[in-house]
Amino acid sequence: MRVSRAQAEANREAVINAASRLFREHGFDGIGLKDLMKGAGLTQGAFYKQFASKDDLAALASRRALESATRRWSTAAADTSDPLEAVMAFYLSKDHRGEKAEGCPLVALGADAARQSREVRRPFEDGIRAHFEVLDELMGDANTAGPSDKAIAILSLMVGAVTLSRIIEDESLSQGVLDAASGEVRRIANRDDVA
Amino acid sequence: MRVSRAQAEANREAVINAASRLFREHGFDGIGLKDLMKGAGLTQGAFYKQFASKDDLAALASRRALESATRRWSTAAADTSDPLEAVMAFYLSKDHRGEKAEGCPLVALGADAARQSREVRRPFEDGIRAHFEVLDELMGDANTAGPSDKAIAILSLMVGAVTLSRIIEDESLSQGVLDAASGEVRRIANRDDVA
DNA sequence: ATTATCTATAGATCTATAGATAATGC
DNA sequence: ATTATCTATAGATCTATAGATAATGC
Repeated sequence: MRVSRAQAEANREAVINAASRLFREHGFDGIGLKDLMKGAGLTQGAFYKQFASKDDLAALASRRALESATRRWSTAAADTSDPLEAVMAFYLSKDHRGEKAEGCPLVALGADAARQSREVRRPFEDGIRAHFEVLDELMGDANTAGPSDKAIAILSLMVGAVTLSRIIEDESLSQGVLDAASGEVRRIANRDDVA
Repeated sequence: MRVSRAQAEANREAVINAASRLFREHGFDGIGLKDLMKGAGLTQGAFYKQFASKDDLAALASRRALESATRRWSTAAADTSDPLEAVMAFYLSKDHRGEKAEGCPLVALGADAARQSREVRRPFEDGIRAHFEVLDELMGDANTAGPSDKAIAILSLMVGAVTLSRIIEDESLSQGVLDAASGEVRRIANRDDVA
């Protein structure tokens, strides 16, 4: 039953990856250790050799989800003449509205995160800062003093819009929220003043 | 042990009110029937004479929370020369950031709501529409065709900003998010074009 | 010899139900 | 007689631990 160190490490990574999807899909309190382990093809008993507690896994899975989300923004922004438009194209899309498990963890777990331990909130805070940096870079507002008001407003608007659009059953209103957000993000980005 | 019909109705209301606070504080999956009933000074056994299921209470408590939130917006907007400023003054404040149990349910439970039954999501959708209407009225954009893009953008921005500010531990950044959102809401509202 | 994973289980808690009790409402 | 609430409990599930097993790593 024992596996090699390399396999054990691979298993650990698989659990973190599965958890990063499953927590987004069901919330931190909406899924148990048994199903989290099953998501990686393991049983519950193997859990505590790999992780200190459920909270420990929640922190690791959150970090992974936020790093993946930041990378997605960077990737979308790279190799395009209009990086902000590219980010909006996926973030404020119907697809992203539907893909809770793989989508932005700030939307899927943002409210949950505010109730979790400091260890879980930390990766969220780091992830938010990283998103601000990507936004400021693609807008050419590279700033050492911290995020610009524009970047803050754009991320807030995008997170809020996807949150609302996921709740709304009425398809045309749900889509209308995403579209209104797109228009407003463009206006914010194109403003000349340095807020 | 039996109480009068009037008392039973008062107890039911007390449970809904307590649940509306407790769900916001702990999430739908973060608190059980025993503690929900205790919040109204009752025991778990009385639950099913009053409610069909936990989901039923979640729907009723959500409706109450969203009606209360809408009323708070209306009240803040009434009797002031600058209603939007008045709404922002409480919504984007440090106090509101801290009061999860009494604060905006769209922030506290928005992500949770997207995972709940249709019965729970419905009051959220109704509440979102009501918020749009308050915003359009106070901006003088009364529109029968549905919410304006401005109202959609402002609510999305405010919900997203409070969500992010609740996660962020760093006080100056957390406050910076609320302030940046305030500035941007003002700009959106003062735009002349009809988006 | 060590150890990653397995099955099994402890003890707590969860939703929901059952039956007793005592006060209401007819 | 009815019924709102109580205590008690069923049965499932939760986090965490214990001990067995079988393969790795020295």
